[in-house]
Amino acid sequence: MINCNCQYIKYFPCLLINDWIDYMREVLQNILRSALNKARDSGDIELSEVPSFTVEKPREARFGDFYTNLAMVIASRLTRKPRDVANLIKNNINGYSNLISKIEIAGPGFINFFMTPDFWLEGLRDVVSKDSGYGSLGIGRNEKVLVEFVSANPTGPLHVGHGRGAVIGDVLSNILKKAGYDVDKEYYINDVGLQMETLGISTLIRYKQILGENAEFPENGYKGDYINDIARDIILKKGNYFLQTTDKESLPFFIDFSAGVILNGIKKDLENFGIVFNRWYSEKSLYEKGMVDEIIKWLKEREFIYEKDSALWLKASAFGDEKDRVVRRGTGYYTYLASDIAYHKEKYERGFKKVINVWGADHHGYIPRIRSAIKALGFDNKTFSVLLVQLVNLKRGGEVISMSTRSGEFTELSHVVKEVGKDAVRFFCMMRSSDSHLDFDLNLAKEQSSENPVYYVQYAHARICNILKQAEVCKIKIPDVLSINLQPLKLSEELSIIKKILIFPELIEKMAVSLEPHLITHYLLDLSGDFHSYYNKYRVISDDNDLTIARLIMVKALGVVIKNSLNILGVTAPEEM
RNA sequence: GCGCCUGUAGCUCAGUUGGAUAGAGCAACGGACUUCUAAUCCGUAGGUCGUAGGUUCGAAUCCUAUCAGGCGCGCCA
Repeated sequence: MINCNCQYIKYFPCLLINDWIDYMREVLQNILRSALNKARDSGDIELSEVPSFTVEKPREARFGDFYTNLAMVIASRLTRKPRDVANLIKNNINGYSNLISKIEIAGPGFINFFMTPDFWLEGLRDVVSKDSGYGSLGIGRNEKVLVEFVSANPTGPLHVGHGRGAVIGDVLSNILKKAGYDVDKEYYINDVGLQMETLGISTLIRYKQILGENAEFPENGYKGDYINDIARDIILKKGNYFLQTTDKESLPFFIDFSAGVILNGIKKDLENFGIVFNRWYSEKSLYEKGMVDEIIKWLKEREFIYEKDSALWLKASAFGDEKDRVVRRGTGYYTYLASDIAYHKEKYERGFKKVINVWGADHHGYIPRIRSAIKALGFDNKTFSVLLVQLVNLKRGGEVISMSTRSGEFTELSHVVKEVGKDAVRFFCMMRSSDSHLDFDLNLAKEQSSENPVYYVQYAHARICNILKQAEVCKIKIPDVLSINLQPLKLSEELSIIKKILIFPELIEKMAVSLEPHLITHYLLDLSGDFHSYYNKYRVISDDNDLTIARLIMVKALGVVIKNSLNILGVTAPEEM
């Protein structure tokens, strides 16, 4: 509860308001409706019903804190000029002087609202008292959400491209958690099929070659050095035992062993990258539990699957895909689609209300297939979404490092993380919208300069911490947040910073709804820029005690938002640099 | 040929559920440390929003066509 003596208490009855701005938007909507009613009662406006209108934040500060298109929306129905209508509405808004400082009519007929500084200042108390809980929303209503990401085949180490998907999935999960969803993070392991066989053969051939046998390496085999390492490992453990067995007998061991080693490597790489999954879901287990057979049978019974040319086809074209898709080949082997259908059915059966997949953009052709399968299974396909992640161009000083197998060493995620650090890689991966290509320059990411956005943000945080430390050194006593006089914060820079701090919950909501996690880095850079500017121009700690305390609260709130944002990104918020 | 993504300042990109004079950062030039950290700040420039139509009070944003780049179109994953 707000139990201070502030005069705005009637507008903000309790701290259950998670989103200051959204709440204000509602208040303004109501004010506008009642103004409209008044105008109607006095006969100034004849209108049978109020059409829907918006109250939004303008892009630029000079257009006020909120604007509405109400006058423009109803003007055409009244066959009157929007600006005249706007004036009528404006004249019918009275008695909110403690909340609204100015109402302006501008442009084609926008009504712009300028809030009183006090309105914004009050929001600050909320930020500081909620601290790490600031920005947490209830919009998720604790609904279960599954975010599946990375899911790279265990046939080789992760490269930077996987890393980008990994960060996006991880940060998106954090955002959804912050928005109030119950989020599970999952990695789907493709541990059956042709690729696994190729992996096993690759290791087996290397094994033989190392032991001096004359064996030819397959054209499509995995050529990386790690295969040799695994082969040597097997020699250490089993000696030349597999020279006596047939390939067919040896293969299962080679597959399992290789995949196991590689998967462990992947797990370790991700752990070093700050990513922890709730579950590693094995494709193989779907087969072992008979779930694939079961769901194919189920779909067959409902005639969503038919047989043609000795193969089984999913009637995907009946559910929005451009053609039907094979789920079981003529050879009797299932395609990946078959197990994917079983997997997604299983996701829904585990109770997830939203199913989100983060995929490389090269898989986009696969989306309609899965979507149609989900429809065939009878689930609401609106609850299913795929976030496509475009390619990463790894560069060094402007030169593109190709991702070919030969230079594979340099593009491995673990090497890049080791070279430039977890924080920089994570931050860079989140700087672009997932559907644009990402240029990642190793030199830039390592640079400790103004060009490096990671340090820019972290430095802002460190500076804030230092100010707060300095205040302690100066023995400045900060009273209870609710009773502090915030009136001394009068500068336009201060108001601008405070407004941005108060936008944070809206940002969380926007990112959670539109699945655009990258916006968090833009927000951080914007906020940090404002702070650095302010820092250079004004002093927080001064002889003026009231001013000092008010500014300390603002800086503290700023620190809270920056830290909370960095936490979402999984980037450390250093207290000193 | 069909589908998806992208096209905005010299470079890298924001901005797209339609809103007002389209924004940052970098690169370039000049300035600011006796101050709570100069990993910072301040100042100066840059645009037919790929092109052409359409929808309307209003379009970078929506629609159509077209050009350019990337990706995908298998009984591969």
